[in-house]
Amino acid sequence: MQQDKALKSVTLQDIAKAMGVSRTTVSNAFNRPDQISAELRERVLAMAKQMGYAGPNPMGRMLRTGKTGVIGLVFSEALPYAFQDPVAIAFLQGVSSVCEKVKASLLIVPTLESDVAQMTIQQAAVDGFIVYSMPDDSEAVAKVLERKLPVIVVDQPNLSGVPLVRIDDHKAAREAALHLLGLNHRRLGIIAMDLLSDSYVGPVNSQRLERAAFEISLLRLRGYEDAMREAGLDFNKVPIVECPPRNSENDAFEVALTLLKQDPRPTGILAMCDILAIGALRAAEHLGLSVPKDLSIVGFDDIPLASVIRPSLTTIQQPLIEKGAIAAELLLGISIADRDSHKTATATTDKIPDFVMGGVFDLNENPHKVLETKLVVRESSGPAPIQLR
Amino acid sequence: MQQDKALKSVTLQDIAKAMGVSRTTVSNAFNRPDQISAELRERVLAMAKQMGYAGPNPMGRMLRTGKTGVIGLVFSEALPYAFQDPVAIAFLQGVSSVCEKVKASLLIVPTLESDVAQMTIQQAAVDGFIVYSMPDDSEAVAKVLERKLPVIVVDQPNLSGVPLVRIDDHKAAREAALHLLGLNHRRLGIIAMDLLSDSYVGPVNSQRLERAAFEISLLRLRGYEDAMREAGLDFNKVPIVECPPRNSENDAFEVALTLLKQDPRPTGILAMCDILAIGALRAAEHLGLSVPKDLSIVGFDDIPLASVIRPSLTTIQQPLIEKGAIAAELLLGISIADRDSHKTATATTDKIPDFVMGGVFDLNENPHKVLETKLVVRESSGPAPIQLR
DNA sequence: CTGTTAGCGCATTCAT
DNA sequence: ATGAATGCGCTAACAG
Repeated sequence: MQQDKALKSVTLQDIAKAMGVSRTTVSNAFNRPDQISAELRERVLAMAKQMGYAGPNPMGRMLRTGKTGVIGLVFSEALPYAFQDPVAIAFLQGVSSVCEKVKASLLIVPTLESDVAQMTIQQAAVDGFIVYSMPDDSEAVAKVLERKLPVIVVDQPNLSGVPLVRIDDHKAAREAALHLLGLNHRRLGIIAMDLLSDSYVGPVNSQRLERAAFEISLLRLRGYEDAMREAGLDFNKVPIVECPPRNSENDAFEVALTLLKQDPRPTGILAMCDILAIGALRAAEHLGLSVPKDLSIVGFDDIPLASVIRPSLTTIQQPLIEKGAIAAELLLGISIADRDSHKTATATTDKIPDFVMGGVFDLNENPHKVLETKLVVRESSGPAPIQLR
Repeated sequence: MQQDKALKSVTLQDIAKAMGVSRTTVSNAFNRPDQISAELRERVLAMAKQMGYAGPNPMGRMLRTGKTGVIGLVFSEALPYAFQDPVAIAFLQGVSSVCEKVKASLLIVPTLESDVAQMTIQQAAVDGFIVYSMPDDSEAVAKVLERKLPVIVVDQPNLSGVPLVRIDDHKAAREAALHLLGLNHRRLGIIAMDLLSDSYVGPVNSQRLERAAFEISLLRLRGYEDAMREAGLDFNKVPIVECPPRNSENDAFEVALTLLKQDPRPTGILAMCDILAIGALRAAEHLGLSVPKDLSIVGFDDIPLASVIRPSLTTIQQPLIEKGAIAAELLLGISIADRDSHKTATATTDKIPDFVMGGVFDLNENPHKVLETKLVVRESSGPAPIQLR
């Protein structure tokens, strides 16, 4: 008889009524074992099971408590691409490790720009958002901001008043370029990540640079530029081709080919991420060029694959996983130092910790977290060919 | 003045009051543009913005509508590992592509067994769950079932009445073994995935087999066994070592070494997943064995890396991405055929589609979806060494 | 087109 | 230790 009732969903109320106790008592049986006699609790739980009660409804609870125990994650790319991107994946590892630690769930919000559909952001029942590497003009980011929830941005965009976790892209890129320059390379080519979110593939002109919506790409480019200018190179003569890394390595391959078919051919390629660098590696192989004898290639990110492929990739290492972990920790208001002490203190509780609290989460203190990078020299870079200069 | 109010969060009510209209009107301004005059709507929206209204509170909405627009995903492994596992990642790609299509969000629920913490499952505000490859005795799965929401299981466990998306593991494994047997290999070794969730690494004995909680591992093992028995081999003499693939390739490497140091050395290794196979590849390399001349290796899954490494891996290909997509589509009650027509019909709506409806989601129709696999022969397998038999 | 009414299911005072 | 009352913020009927 109560079976059909189950279909229409049993509530706290129902089981309270069936037992002749109050809702509070039933609620306590589930949420506050110490506030109710063990015997009664047992009976309540038994009745609940018998009636097919699914447990306290999360939506009711969330509405009541105002907390969700969920952090929202917003990616710039289409989701399937994001899950193909080793950099994003590493970031996710970091985020998820922290989530797991504090028993928070992770809501991955699909957010196709241009669509009417950042509705998903408005609808997301979360305690805060992590925005991962979005363009400056993203509507999705605007929607996130409208939610007036705690927000952490990773990489970009740099919004005033919003904490940012990043690296010093300018400095890191400069270091990459200096590495090649120090090896006497004088003819360099650049494979850039997207400057705009229009999936354009091809040479970069000054208009694109001015309109650039991805600050990271711009910063890295400026880093390359500064190093080259310091070395006395005419940056205007340095070929720059743009290629969104998400389009798999094929585009990168093609783009690198165009670069390598120029006359005179570059002896060094600076790629703004490892995926692009790997595309260049394949292009070199395709053209019968030896790396690093004929051509040096420097990537960026140090994804796992970078150290595995042959020749292994010289690249800028950035702490990808840590980036995710720190973003999550900032959002959750957990200082790394406090973590362990807090953990044990919280461990006994069987409720979701109040991790997202206005108070704990202080926007003013340390709004930017800049992580360290370092150049990792591997096989893909070497001295410039002598006969060429 | 209303600024401080914002901190205590503005509600529909507040803005209705401030404008002297009803809550419904405000609600309509946000959710039903057609039910309200454009002019009034503009004014409402303007007032909302001015008062710092963050938009309709998702928790209130969810409680009211009973829908969340979210599908929950439960992994067996610790999250950071899951995001390292190419098989899980591919699965995620499939799931997320469908989510994106229907504008559903994806809630990744951390679910450490043994902890008091499948609380996260009870708290998850979702319309349904996808359970990805969990052990038979998982408490997390029990909690999911308690929620009485639509559930799709992928791979395992096989629960009566719960739709399952899987492959024919037994048949596929048998095919892998037959491949080696057909190449005249007679001394085979097996590297098995986990049979129990105790992170055990080492030889498999019969007790472990009996207690096995991962049905997939067992099915694959039986597939190997049947093939070998058909070929007249004494399966009891076939060495089997177990190694959870999530512990990176290092464990797999070690485990493969022990297998290869046996006397007489196996000429063929069957690995239950590509990660393990790659560990074996490294072990062979380490021992100076040539693959496939001295040793043949067959993997399982056909992860992207399998076709990239050298020697490329002979393996069983299973449609990993499709698996995720189909699981999501089943959960969302979207038949693949209907998808496109539905899409356009739904496109005009600006609400989340009622995708998770009891009616659409029919448990009885096609509860098991078995996807096709195929053996992909690459470089890692070849004829058994002649001198050895 | 607009307003009124009525809960959705829950956790939390504050009494007892 | 238990219960009664209150509203979290919203949307869906329905009535005007």
